[in-house]
Amino acid sequence: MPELPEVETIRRNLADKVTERVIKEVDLLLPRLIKWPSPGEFQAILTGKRITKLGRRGKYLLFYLEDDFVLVVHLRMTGRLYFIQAGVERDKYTRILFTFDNRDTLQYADTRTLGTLYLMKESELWRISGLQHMGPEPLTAEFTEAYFSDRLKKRQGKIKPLLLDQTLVSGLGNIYADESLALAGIHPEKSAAQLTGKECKALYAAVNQVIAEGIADGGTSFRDYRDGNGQRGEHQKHLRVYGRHNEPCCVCGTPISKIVVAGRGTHYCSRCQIK
DNA sequence: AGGTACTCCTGAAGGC
DNA sequence: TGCCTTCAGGAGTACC
Repeated sequence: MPELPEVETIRRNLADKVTERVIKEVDLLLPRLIKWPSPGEFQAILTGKRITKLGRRGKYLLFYLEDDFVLVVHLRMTGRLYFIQAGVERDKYTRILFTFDNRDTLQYADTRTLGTLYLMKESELWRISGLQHMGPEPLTAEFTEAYFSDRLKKRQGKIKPLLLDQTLVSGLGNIYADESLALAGIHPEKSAAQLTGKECKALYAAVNQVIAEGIADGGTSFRDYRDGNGQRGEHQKHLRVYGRHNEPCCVCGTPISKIVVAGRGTHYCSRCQIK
């Protein structure tokens, strides 16, 4: 599942290939993925537009266009974005196809079709509530230890689902949430309010570290994720707990446990991560 | 308001 | 082998 490191890897792959390119044609093979505006308007506005910049906010990719428009893409579970040169066959699951002036294409592929695309003026991005209410990003000046600890202190619920709450900190999904808790040595079901100052500090550092490691490795290809060139990431080789059910903990050798927390598969070491 | 449950979706995997 | 059920999970929504 694409989380911040995967989306950032895709952004870096695609940036040089798509900036300054003009979209000549838009094929909507599955129009219902377009959430705003209508599919017809989406197609009409995009056609002939030049891409000026490729940005990212949390797990959203932002294609800035001329005339102050922005094409927003959220990959959700199985979305993929590929740049494919003219003449090369497209992905079996391509749902939206953007063709550039020399027939090169940008393809939005998605097996489970849960992804979402939007097109609007930059001044109207507030319409996307996920963007509007998004919390600070790891590895930025806005994401401070004081902010993080303050927010955690006020919450009674389990820490794991809080790490998935994009209004608290943006970009973490199930993989990096489990990895952050493992690195910090915190049980996923521990109440956030009961974390000690030392634990808050360790978790803050861990969130930044696992996100930085994920980006450095070009993302985690656990199942569906591929980068903008269709390549797998490397970070699945360095995971501490995610997807390692029954395999030995890399610190103490205890078999990794898998439980369900707030409806999400959750991996942790029962010896290193105490409640 | 914070917390929980349900919904969307389809291929892979597991049970019998 | 084949049919059926379950699972994967981001995020919007409904509801208490």
